[in-house]
Amino acid sequence: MQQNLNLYNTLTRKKEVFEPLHAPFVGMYVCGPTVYGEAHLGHARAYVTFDVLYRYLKYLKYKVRYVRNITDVGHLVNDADEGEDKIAKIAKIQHLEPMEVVQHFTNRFHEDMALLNILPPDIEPRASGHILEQIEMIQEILANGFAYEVNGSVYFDVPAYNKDHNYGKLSGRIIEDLLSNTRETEGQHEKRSPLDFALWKNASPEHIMRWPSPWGNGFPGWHLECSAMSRKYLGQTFDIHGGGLDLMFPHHECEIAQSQASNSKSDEAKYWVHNNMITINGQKMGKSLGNFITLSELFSGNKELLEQAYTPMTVRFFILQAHYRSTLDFSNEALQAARKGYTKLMNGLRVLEKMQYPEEGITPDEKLNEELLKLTEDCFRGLNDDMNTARTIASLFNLLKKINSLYLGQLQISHLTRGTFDTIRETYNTLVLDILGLKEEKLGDQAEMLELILSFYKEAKEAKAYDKVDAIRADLKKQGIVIKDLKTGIDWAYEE
RNA sequence: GGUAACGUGGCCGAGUGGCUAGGCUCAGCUCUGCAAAAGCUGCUACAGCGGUUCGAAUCCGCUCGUUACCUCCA
Repeated sequence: MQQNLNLYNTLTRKKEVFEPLHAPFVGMYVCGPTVYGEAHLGHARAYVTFDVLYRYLKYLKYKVRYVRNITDVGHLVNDADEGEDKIAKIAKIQHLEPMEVVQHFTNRFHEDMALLNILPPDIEPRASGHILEQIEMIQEILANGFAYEVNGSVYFDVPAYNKDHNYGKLSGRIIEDLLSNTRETEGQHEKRSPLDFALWKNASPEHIMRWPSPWGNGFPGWHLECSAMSRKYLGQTFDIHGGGLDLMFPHHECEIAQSQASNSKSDEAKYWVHNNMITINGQKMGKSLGNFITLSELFSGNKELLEQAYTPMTVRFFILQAHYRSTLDFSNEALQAARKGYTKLMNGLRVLEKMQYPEEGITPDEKLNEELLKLTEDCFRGLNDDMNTARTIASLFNLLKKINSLYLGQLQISHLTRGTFDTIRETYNTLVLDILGLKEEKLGDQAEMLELILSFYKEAKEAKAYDKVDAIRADLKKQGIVIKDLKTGIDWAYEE
């Protein structure tokens, strides 16, 4: 089996074989949400993407430390330097403490993530809890000559940095181009260059969120928290830094600059991984465009754009059916199709559970075994090729066809070796449940009751009491269960 | 304006030089009391034009179209 994981590295613009810096340990940092609003479909895509990577790395037996932050300070509403703090703004409107806003949306975020079966990170640091580390990093950058203080604020000196370093190496920007295209924004009078960004901002009297620092009372710049916290928990250089494509510039570019300019002197991460955006009617979904769909709207169907509610697993499957570096277009049709595909995959789990390897009469068919084993390998091939979950799912469907054929007796289980049979079952279960992170959404402990109903159904069927048969079918259908009359007996499946 | 990316069949969405993507939809068949489920079969593709090549959806050029980033965003 091809067991080399290849990842596309934004920093080198190539797919590279993943090799940890200090195997078997892997450090992964993903930019978390700014908790000033409900999580939306775009958040789901980012965190599902890195959840699969996290799960897969663990499956590959790496000891992973996954850090995903909560941004609760420093993220400003407008142009990087003069805007209002996003959280403070909501707090003011709702007459709440900023930390109440933070706590509320952090809780909501966790709820949504749990519904999507996204594993919690190993460490979830908050920016406001790491002011000291951020101040320390600023002091290093100042001491190294890549920052300057003005009126209680500290700015990163991009031109000075760019003399010996390459500001723009991640996003492919050229500093001259950036300079010629910079917009005039307020507050630039303090900055020597429009490209400079804030490391520390002096807090105006009405600014509520403030901390003491060597430069007076203020608050840290947005880009700094990720550099400071990733260094604290993962070291100066770690393996994977992830986030949405929209964070590549300026956020991640600034992170690299900060880490290079501090005593870390590194690009932070060896592999920079970016997921693409969700679009709606071909246009990017985003806060600034106001066309985003929150997860709770999606789960409740409570929005004009939505024809119906979609379950968390439908959403997860929808996301996984595209490659993470492609844009993914939202539509009701696509979600509905995802629902059916997801259900089909779930029914496969149940079929596998029911199948048993026969005790005797084994007559292995070499060609068939080979064919089926190849199908199981294909499933991993997609994953290893830059986490192509779309290909993995396609391969799983190919495998599922064979599983269903075996179940129906169109293919004979006795023609498989024990090893092939076990490999099929293990591959399917592991990929669907553990790595893709899909799970059954219905039933649970009602399975026994269902068995009872099915036994009544069988009796009625044998007595040719078709009225009763149809009635049972109709009732179960209301519960999203369809009855299957097989030659070998009676079974059920989720309605697709 | 600068810099990138993309354009695949009714819809979504993989695929980067020759080998079936896959899902959904639609039609037919098998099975069935009738269905459903499942299996099998079929259907309409690679924006356009030109080039490289024995051979291109895949490489190159041009044209058209769409989008993203350059300002907060996953």
